[in-house]
Amino acid sequence: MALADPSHPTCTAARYAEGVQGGYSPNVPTNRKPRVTIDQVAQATGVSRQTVSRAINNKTEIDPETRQRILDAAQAMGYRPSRFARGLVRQDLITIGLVIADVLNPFFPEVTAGVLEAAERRGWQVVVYNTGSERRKELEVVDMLFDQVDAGVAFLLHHDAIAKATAGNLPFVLLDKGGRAPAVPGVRIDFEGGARRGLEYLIGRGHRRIAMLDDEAYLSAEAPNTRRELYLKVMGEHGIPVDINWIQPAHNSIDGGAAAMERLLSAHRDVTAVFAYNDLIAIGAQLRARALGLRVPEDCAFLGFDGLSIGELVEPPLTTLHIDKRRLGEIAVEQAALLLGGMSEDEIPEAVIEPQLIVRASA
Amino acid sequence: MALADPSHPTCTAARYAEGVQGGYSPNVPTNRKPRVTIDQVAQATGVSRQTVSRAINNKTEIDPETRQRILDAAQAMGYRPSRFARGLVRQDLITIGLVIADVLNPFFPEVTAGVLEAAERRGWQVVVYNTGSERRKELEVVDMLFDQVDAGVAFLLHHDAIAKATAGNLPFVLLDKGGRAPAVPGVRIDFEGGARRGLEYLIGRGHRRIAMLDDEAYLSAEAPNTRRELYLKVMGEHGIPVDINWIQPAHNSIDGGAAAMERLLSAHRDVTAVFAYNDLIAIGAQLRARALGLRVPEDCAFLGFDGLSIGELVEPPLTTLHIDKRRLGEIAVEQAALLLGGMSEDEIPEAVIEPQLIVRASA
DNA sequence: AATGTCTCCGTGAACGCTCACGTGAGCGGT
DNA sequence: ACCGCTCACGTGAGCGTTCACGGAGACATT
Repeated sequence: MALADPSHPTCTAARYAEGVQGGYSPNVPTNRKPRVTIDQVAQATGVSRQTVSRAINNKTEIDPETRQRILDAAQAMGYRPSRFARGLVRQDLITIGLVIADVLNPFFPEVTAGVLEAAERRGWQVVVYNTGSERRKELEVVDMLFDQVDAGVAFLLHHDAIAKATAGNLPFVLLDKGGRAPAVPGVRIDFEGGARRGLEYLIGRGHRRIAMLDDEAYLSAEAPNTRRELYLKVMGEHGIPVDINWIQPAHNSIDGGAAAMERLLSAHRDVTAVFAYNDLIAIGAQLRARALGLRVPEDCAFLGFDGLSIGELVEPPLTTLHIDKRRLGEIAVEQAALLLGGMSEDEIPEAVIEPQLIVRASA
Repeated sequence: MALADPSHPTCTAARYAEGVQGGYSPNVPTNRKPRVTIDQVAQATGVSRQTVSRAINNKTEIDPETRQRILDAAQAMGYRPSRFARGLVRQDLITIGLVIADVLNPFFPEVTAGVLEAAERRGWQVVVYNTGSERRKELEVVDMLFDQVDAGVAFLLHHDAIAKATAGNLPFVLLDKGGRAPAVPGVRIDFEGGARRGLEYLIGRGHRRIAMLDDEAYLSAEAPNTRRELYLKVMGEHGIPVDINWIQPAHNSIDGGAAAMERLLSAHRDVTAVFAYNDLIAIGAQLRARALGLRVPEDCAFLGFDGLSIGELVEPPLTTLHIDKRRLGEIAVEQAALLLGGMSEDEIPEAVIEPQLIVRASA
């Protein structure tokens, strides 16, 4: 039940080089051997830099025999061209930074897959950063980004991190810009449409006492919490009274969903449906509800958000609002490409991902 | 059921900037604006490079007023220091390459989490590459690695890719070196111990007709398939006759496991337990078995390998051999650090990860 | 008035590579 | 003997920074 929980209780004893463990000095750079340069190889083989360069880069205008001699020497001397020196002269090596909240949350690997694929098509490198949605980390990572990459594709929660990221001169694209940053290029996920479709589905099935399990991370962030507001809005539009205690904050994980569900049930056993912030929370909640003896969906229905594949594994399979996460990543890279190509931020076309209701069996 | 399957059937209609879609020219570099250099900023503000450098890098020996003036100008001009020029002069920026088979397979995000964390502790960057276990891609990625990073941490299946990777002068660490490359630094996962523990557990519970669902990727790779061999070995040691058709190749995914299980059942309905190559395959197999009316574990027991968190979601929760994947990633980075520190390959201490049997309910 | 000490700023060199040239040797054709 | 061409290789410059200096001016000290 610890899908997003790193400290898995059952994972123990990885024995690693018993006793020698201490041999790993955490941060001492030790005796870094100085770089072997192209000139050294040239000198050792009695040719010029340029000839070595030709050998290394598999170019023409070089005697095959000489090439082999140089290659052998380079290999023996431990020579490897410096990517910095190379990058300095050839301007076509592009690296983008992908900033995500948590690799362990299955949402992000899917986005990453899209980004990786789109980047590979262009021959770009992708460096990945994890923030854990912590404000401090987000700010830190944004700083790194400016130094290390040519463009940023990021999932950022905290508005000051977003502000910092977009203030600089770095081409920057937001994954899920969620209404909060209209001027910034990025992809918008239409939560409004999604939440509306989902809730109206529940309401249409006769549900009135619909609880909401919200992501607690949004409480600390100063971002507008659209999913929660939308819940209140849609419920209001249908004239359904909402008990404010139906809304429970949950940690963004399966365990978090379970805990929140337990809190909810202890106070409001009478809810007939749960609308969760995302699938992870929904799954945890549903699992816990079943463990506590509730039948799903008869006693309580569950509706998730994100459309994670793992929603198909639980019993009953989770009904959810599916987001095409892979496409999300791809579009973000496409936008980054436009930015890199010289397009100004406000010329970037609007990108919207529309969540689709997938009715499985939990609601 | 498509956890490792990118083309999710239910994911449709992501409308993106209707009609404008064509605006994204796939690979045309368009009019890339030339880089603004430090000298241009210097000239524009009437100071020298060095003073601009001081302003940008927040150093002393500069009038606060001048600094602000420069900073403003730099911002306005769209100046951003070149990471290449910087890296060339300061030798302390390290980037490692992480090569994995498939981000969508939950095994790898966990490894990635460990790598990311360990790298961050050292202030290293991590660029991620996906191979899909394809030979062509693996070879391609290894080539990239040489150009782009200071050290490689990789999961490689094909022995020629491994050979290529270790032949060069790049510090290189194998995630799961699985016996096949004794000289290469890397982490060994003790499959023998794990498989033995798992199989003996099954045998101890009275199972005799134990099938094996193997990863088909190993059939094309020329790597020794240890899990399969171990299965034969351990069964042999216990004097249990094995029908060779009990071994079914499966695509490394939930769907693959399901399909393989169906094939297995059509030929050998009498098996009482299934030992899967990994959890993904085990989950798919178990799901399909239940869908076909079998009771788990009464009619057929299931044993996985990897200890994925999602194994806890299925019904009944999957019994498995848990691998501490996060630690795996961490150790690999530690080894890379040693290599980078100048330690020779054969001085790297042996690293072994010991799979732990987690008995849940499927076996 | 001469000397010392700050503070602020500039200059040359170096980092390791590739690109656009230049060069000399060898060879065939006229 | 001359020209022209090809092949193999070398030279100078430049990519955009930072580092180790050096130096001018302001101000206080002797």
